[in-house]
Amino acid sequence: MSQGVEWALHTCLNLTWVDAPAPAGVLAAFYELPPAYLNKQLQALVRAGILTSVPGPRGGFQLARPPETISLLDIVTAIEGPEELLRCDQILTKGPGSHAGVDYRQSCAFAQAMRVADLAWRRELTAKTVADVRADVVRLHPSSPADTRSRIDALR
Amino acid sequence: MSQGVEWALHTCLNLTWVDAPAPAGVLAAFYELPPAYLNKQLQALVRAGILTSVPGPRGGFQLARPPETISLLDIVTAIEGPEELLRCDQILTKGPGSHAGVDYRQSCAFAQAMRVADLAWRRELTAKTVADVRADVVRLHPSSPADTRSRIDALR
DNA sequence: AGATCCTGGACATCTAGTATCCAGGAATGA
DNA sequence: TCATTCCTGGATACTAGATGTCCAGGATCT
Repeated sequence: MSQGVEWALHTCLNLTWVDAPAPAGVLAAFYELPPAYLNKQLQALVRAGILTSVPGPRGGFQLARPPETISLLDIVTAIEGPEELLRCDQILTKGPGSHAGVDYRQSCAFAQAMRVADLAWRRELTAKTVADVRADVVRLHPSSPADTRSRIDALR
Repeated sequence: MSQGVEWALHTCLNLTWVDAPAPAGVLAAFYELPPAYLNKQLQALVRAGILTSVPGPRGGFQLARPPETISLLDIVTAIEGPEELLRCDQILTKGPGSHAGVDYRQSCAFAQAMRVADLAWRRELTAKTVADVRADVVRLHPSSPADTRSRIDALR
């Protein structure tokens, strides 16, 4: 799974600590990431309705909605796309009794089993929101909110 | 996720219909797959203890154990390796308060959440065995056992 | 001995993820 | 109005991993 997901996850979390928009360069500097490339991931989050962007001075990115309404699956899907973990629908088109136009995701027993597992995975990621993770972080590292806020301000 | 998983899944299922070892070339011809490359995947299954290989004439690959004891996760892990779906433990080494040598998979709240989802996925794949899928196939396509057997014999 | 087939390494190719750069537009403040 | 800051989106290059091929060696069977 792509590295960009990890960046997007942590960046969304960082955005929960601040109120003003944060430029992509600041968010990248926080973890020493390549700014232009992180920017591309943030654009995907904007297209997905997770972030909003503000151009101009004092502009940047901010959360588009409350962290309680942003699930981890929202972020994963925004970066990785909606495809399933394992795509198992091609090989049977070459097997015996194959017919063009049939949806092999329906007739392949493996595809169905993999989809069950896929849905279990998505169910967990849907149940966990950015707000949940933020609460976990506060529990583990109580100084995190203030630390992150001041570090982002220092990078502006 | 790699295409080889799909090949391995279907090939293991095919091997449940026959008793004698089947050469890699025959198993590849069944789905019109590149023989040399499928062979590499089968070698991985052998190393994982899922298949056994027999050299020489009348040789080939066969299941190493009853299909009831082979889970879909066994096959996925043999091809893809044991890594988690999302590896989220690198970025925090660059963040504030980072220390070398610390296991960030323990301290990163996202890594923990992703692991929960990962385990849910693996739980489903562990619960489903090759024998289960074979039963599903028989239910959907009752002629499948005889069809597959005769087609493999025709390719020998 | 000869044929069949697995083993494992070396090698080539192709794709997707990673990363950079730049021209254009929008917002801010002087 | 003008300069500055910052997002947007396209073009481009690089890289790692997946995909695919080939071959020499060893094991097994007839």
